[in-house]
Amino acid sequence: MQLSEQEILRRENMEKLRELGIDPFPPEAFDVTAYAKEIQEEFNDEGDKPNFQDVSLAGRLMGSRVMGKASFAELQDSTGRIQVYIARDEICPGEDKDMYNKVFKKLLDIGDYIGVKGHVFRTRMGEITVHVTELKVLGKTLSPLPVVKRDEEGNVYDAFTDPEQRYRQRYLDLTVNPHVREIFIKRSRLVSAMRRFFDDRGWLEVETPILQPIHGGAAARPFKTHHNTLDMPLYMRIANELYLKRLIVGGFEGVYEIGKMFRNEGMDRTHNPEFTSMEIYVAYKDYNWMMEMVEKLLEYIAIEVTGHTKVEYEGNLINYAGPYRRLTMYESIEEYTGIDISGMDEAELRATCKKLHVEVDESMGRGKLIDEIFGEKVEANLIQPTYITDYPIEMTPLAKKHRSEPGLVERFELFVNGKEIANAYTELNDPIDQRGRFEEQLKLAARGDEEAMALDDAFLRSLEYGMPPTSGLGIGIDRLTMLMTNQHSIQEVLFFPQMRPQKKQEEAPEDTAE
RNA sequence: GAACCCGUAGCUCAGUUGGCUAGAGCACUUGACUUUUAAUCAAGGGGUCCUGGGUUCGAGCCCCAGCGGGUUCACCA
Repeated sequence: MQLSEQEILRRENMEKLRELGIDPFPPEAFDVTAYAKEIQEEFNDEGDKPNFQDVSLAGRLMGSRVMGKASFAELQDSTGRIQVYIARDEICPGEDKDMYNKVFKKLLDIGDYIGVKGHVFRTRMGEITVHVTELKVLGKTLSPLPVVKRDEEGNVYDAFTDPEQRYRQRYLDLTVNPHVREIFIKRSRLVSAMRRFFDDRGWLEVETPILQPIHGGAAARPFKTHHNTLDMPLYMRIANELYLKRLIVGGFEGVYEIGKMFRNEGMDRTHNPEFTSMEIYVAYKDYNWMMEMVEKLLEYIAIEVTGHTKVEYEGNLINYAGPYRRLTMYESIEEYTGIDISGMDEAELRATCKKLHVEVDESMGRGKLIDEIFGEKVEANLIQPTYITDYPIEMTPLAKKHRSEPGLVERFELFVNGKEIANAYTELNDPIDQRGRFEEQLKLAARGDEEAMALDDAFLRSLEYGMPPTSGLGIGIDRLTMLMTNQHSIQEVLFFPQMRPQKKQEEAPEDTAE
């Protein structure tokens, strides 16, 4: 590998540290007693007894301003940055001035881990600063970090913004871009808030198979793999619904799973091949109950993550406090197109699609046609949280028939900012009806619908042993995180979004010297 | 999968109709400076202009192909 000038220099600095008897990668622990953010927020220099008079901090050296025998430097720990003041005669009280003249001034580079001990004070310029009396090298960096500078007005210079580099070397992104770090902290808070909400209600977090013999529970193209010992194909799960329902059959009253799903489809601003979903099933409930539960859940999450029930997204202030507006699928289409499609058969729907300039093809059944109209004409208008309820039966083979409306099922989807973020049913627990629905899906598949669902005999068998009336819900965690953090790309809420493999370094052709 | 845009120093970017030895700031090196803060001042090093072809007296710039990235669309959550 060809080393850059700066990489060579850093390796030389590492060796020079060793020559001075300093281990550039010391094994022993360093005792941390204070953090940058804590000091910035809590330091009080008024009165006779300022606090933080004996502190020990560790982190990366992120910049230094050397002024001869005294210097200021930036220390960045897991909580933020703080200035440190290093005077030669303070860290080198004796005759030996190597620690300042050589180690600090020459051999330390931006990014190196150091530990400092000292006391906190405020400089003439008013900056809260750690006055260092002891300096210790905790770890050398051999590659130069991107250097991002900010001035007093907060203007950023030389920002590290190239998406490819940021995603491929996320550790650098996290090191130099504090706002990126914030997004992932919020993501973690979101997931833990959700977990807490469910746990507090006594529902059980479970894990179900990722490798499945039949990819059921949703309509999507799967990743296929192979198990050697069993010599059989296995699929990475596209959904976990059919397994979670088996646990409800087994007697758990509420089960939920937060985990990765895998879909072998396109990648773009809102799709990654693997993504995180939360699915929950609660016995003896229906979709009306579930709508109220989701309102409480999202309001709770919004407060836990952002501190408010109203959260800005793409210039819209989204209000997560319930109750949310509810529209049936038919009502929503009538509202945004002026056309009542509730009584239409397939041929009339097809004509309506044409009139509305909605593109359709021959494989589409009645449900799919309605879904196309909805997707084209309604979806983008649903900015504030809105429930769309009561979907055509053809689109939803796992939901129970509507209690009063023939041809519909008890299903809702929640839309925020024109995007679906949750999907829920009163679950179908009649095994005979369920088998019939699967058979309808097989017919759609035969007609050319690639998204039609596969029939799962093991799941049907479990229903025959009796599943209590149940409501189920799925929420896309990545998309919810995007909403709660005002991010517009799924890649910004995934630590390591899927990328093309990096171009390999080509082998140098074997030149024959002349 | 399709269209459009982009690729110049470690980072962020200039680079004129195609014309001298390819530039700036930061980073880096050397020196000065004991309360600075995008520290400052002085001097200096650093480039396969993504790769491979082509046009031309001459290509960072024009043409073709490839690689990588971004954006939009389609599919999906």
